[in-house]
Amino acid sequence: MAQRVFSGIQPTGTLHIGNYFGAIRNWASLQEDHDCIYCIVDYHAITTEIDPQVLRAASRSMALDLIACGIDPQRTILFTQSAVPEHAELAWILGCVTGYGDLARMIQFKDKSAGKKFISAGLFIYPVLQAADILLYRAAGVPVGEDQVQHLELSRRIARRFNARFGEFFPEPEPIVGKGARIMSLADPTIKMSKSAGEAHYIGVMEDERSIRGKIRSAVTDIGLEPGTTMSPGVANLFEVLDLSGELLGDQSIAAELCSEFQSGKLMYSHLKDAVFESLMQVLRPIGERRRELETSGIVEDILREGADKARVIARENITKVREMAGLVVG
RNA sequence: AGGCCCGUAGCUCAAUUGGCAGAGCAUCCGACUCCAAAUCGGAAGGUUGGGGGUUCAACUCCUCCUGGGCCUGCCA
Repeated sequence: MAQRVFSGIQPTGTLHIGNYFGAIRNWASLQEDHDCIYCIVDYHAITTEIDPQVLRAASRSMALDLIACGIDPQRTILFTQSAVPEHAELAWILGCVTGYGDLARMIQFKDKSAGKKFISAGLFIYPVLQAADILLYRAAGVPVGEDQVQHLELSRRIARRFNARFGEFFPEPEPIVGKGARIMSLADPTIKMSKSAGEAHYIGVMEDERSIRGKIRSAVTDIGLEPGTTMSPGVANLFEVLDLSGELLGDQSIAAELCSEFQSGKLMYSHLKDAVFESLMQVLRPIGERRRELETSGIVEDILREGADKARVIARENITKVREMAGLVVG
């Protein structure tokens, strides 16, 4: 049997190209030779305040985006986290073998809670739920970005502690490091692309062309460099997008050409931006089309229901074993 | 369970004795620029947490609600 892989993404409403190149594209290719379980993590989404109607719409929308981006429900289990409440139960149990100090050390918690008026206990416990997500399926591998490495390490630690206390059950999940694409914000190339930084910082996978063109045009570059100098972060980021798009399209000649222009100091950034736009749109257009077809076909609900059914079978089996081991009532 | 403090633009905060709700940063548009940045010019942004009351007039005073912070107490 193929190695089982688990990963989750928060329902943020829409994917941006950082999500796509950094994670989802890898999710899609892992389907070739792995047994994949991908989850829209709505329990995670409520760690910070979010309107219930917005959340529900965002979860559905994320499912559409993922399928449009190549997640194949025929081969892969795709579902919404809260449809399998065993995630929450396991999180509780694992929370009891997790050190307070371990959680207090999590960088993401420190970042996300800094300056917040209300910090939920859920936000603090977030990494435990994440561990539960993975361990509930006894996944062997987890595709992660750099920023999630610390959380995965905690998951391994939690698995180890559970095993030591109750008996060997959970495999320690291994990180699967993708191509390492880390797309930066257009407006501030020193930070990772994200929606929360603001409109000008990201490009939505489903965004309309005019808007994308505008954002690429106003992307930060630099004040003009001497030939042979290393690229500024903004320019390097644009090249990254161009490279990745070219790779998917099977044509990297434009990237190579512009790169040599850069080296000789002749590159016009407006040309680079035009090229980035054209290549990127070639990647995004078919995705958008697929997404529109899916939307009208109205089969997402069925896909998610079937996915949840399949996930639940595995989850129930494992949680039953965990209950047994922990001395809890087995119903 | 009791006590104290707080809530004003996306963020940080102003607003005299109760007298026209403002600034900085962020945002958006324009100029400049190969494109951006920086700079300059302009614009938008508000049920002052919510309801009720006093008053000619309430961000300001009273009252209830809600949310947040802190202190004390109790406890499966």
